[in-house]
Amino acid sequence: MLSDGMVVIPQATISRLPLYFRVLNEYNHLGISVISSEEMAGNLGITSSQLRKDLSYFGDFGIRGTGYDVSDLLKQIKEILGMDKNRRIAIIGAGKLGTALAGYPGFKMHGLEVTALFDIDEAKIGQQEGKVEIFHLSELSNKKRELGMEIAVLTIPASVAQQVTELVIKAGFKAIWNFAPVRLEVPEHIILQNEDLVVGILTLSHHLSRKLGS
Amino acid sequence: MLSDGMVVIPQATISRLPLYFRVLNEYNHLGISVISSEEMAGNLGITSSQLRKDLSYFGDFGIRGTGYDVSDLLKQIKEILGMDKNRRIAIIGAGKLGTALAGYPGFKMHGLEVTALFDIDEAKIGQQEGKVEIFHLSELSNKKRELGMEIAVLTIPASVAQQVTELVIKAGFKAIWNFAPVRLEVPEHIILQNEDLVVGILTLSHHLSRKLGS
DNA sequence: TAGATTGTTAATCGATTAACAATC
DNA sequence: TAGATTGTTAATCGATTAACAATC
Repeated sequence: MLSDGMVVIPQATISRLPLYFRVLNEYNHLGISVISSEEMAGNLGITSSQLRKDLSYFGDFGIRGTGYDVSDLLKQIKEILGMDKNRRIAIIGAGKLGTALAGYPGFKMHGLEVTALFDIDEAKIGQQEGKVEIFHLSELSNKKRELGMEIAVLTIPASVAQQVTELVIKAGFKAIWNFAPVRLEVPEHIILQNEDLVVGILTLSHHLSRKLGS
Repeated sequence: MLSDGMVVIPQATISRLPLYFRVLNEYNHLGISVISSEEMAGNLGITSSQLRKDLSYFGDFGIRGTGYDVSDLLKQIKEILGMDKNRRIAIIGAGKLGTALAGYPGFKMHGLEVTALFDIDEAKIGQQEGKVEIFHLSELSNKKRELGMEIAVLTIPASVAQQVTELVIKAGFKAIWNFAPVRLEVPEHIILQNEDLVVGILTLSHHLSRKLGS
C-alpha cells in the first residue's frame, strides 16, 4: 500500500497488532528470523489473509516468495503502536485497581511507563507504590508538565469520573483509558478508550446461562 | 421474535446489554417507569434501531406505542446475563491484580460473588483478602465442590497459564476469564473470554501516534 | 527458471441502520 | 380513532476471506 490519505483502519486490526507482536517475539527468541503469514496465522488461529490484510494497512513489510523478516516486522509493529515512544502514563485513583495497574508488568514490556499515581486521600499522598509516587490530584497539571505524561488512566468511582475527566483534559492529557463503568463525555480531539471489566465477566455469565441452560 | 432454534447472537449485542442494564438502573432510581428506545439510545449514543434489534434477539419486551417498562426490562436483562443466578467466582493468582479484582465492587453490583482466591505461595495461604480467603491451588477441586463456584478468573503469569488452565478444567470449571496475555488452548465446551489489558492501552498509544503524529 | 508467498482485488459474510407495517 | 412506538424487513455498511496476479 502506498500513500494513504485518510484510510480508516479497523479497530479490530489495531487490536490484533499486540498479538502479532507477541508471537513475533516468541519466534525471535526461538532464533527464527523469517516467518510466513501462513505459519504465523496458524499459530494465532486466524487466516493468513487477515494477517496480510492487517499489515497492508501500514505498509509492505514482507518479501514475496519468502515471508516476513521477524525482527524487522517487530520493529514496524513497535512503531505502529507507538511502543518506540516510551509513553508515560498517569494513573488517577490509587485504590486497589489503580495500584495493581501501577505494578502491571505488561506495561513496561510494551514500552509504557507508569510515572505517577494521583489521589485525593491525604493518607495516601507521598507514599510510594512500587517505584511510583502518589501525588495529590491538585498537582496533576504541574506533574504532567514536569514528568511528560501523555495517557491518563481512570481507576476511580463512576460517580466522580466525569468531573475528574474534565480536570484531566484541562491538564492537557490527550488520551484517556477509562475503567469507570460510565460513558464519559469528551471533546472530539480527546482519544478515549473504555475498559469495562463487568462486560467481560457478564459475557461469560450469559454464555453459561445459554449453553448450560442454568 | 418467537422460538429461536439456534439463532446466533452477535458478541457485540451481548456486550451492550450491561450498558442497557446500567442506564435502566438510572431511570429506575429517577422514578421513571416507562422509557422509549429513542430516549434510551440517545442517552447511550447509539441508534434506537440497534437497541430494539438487540433486545429482539431475546424476546418482545416492549409495548408498541408506549415503550419499555423499566423494571420489567431490567428483570429481563438480569435473566439474560445470568445475574439472577448469583454466580460464584474463583480467582486464581492472588497477586496485585487478583486481589484487586477480589475487591472490585462491580461484581457484587451485578450479581456476581468472588468466593475464593487461590495461589501457590505458602506465605499467602490462609490469609484473608477482604472477606475472601486465599487457598492453596491444590485445594481447587475440593473448594469448587464445597463452595459451588462456576467461573475461574486467571490472574497469573503467562508462563504458567496453560498448565493452570488444565487444572481448572479438571476441577470442573466451565468458564474461564483469562487476564494472562497468552492464547489458551481449551476444549470446545469450555467458555473462554480473554481480557487483554495491553490491547487497550496500546490502542490508545497507536491513536496518539496517528492523530498527533508523535 | 520453478516454487513460494506476498499484497490486493473481488466475493462473502455479518452487523448496523433506515424505513415501515403492526399494534398499543 | 389518532398518535406513538415497537418489532422486523430490506438496504447499507464494514470486515473477513478466497483467490490470484505480482514478484522474490
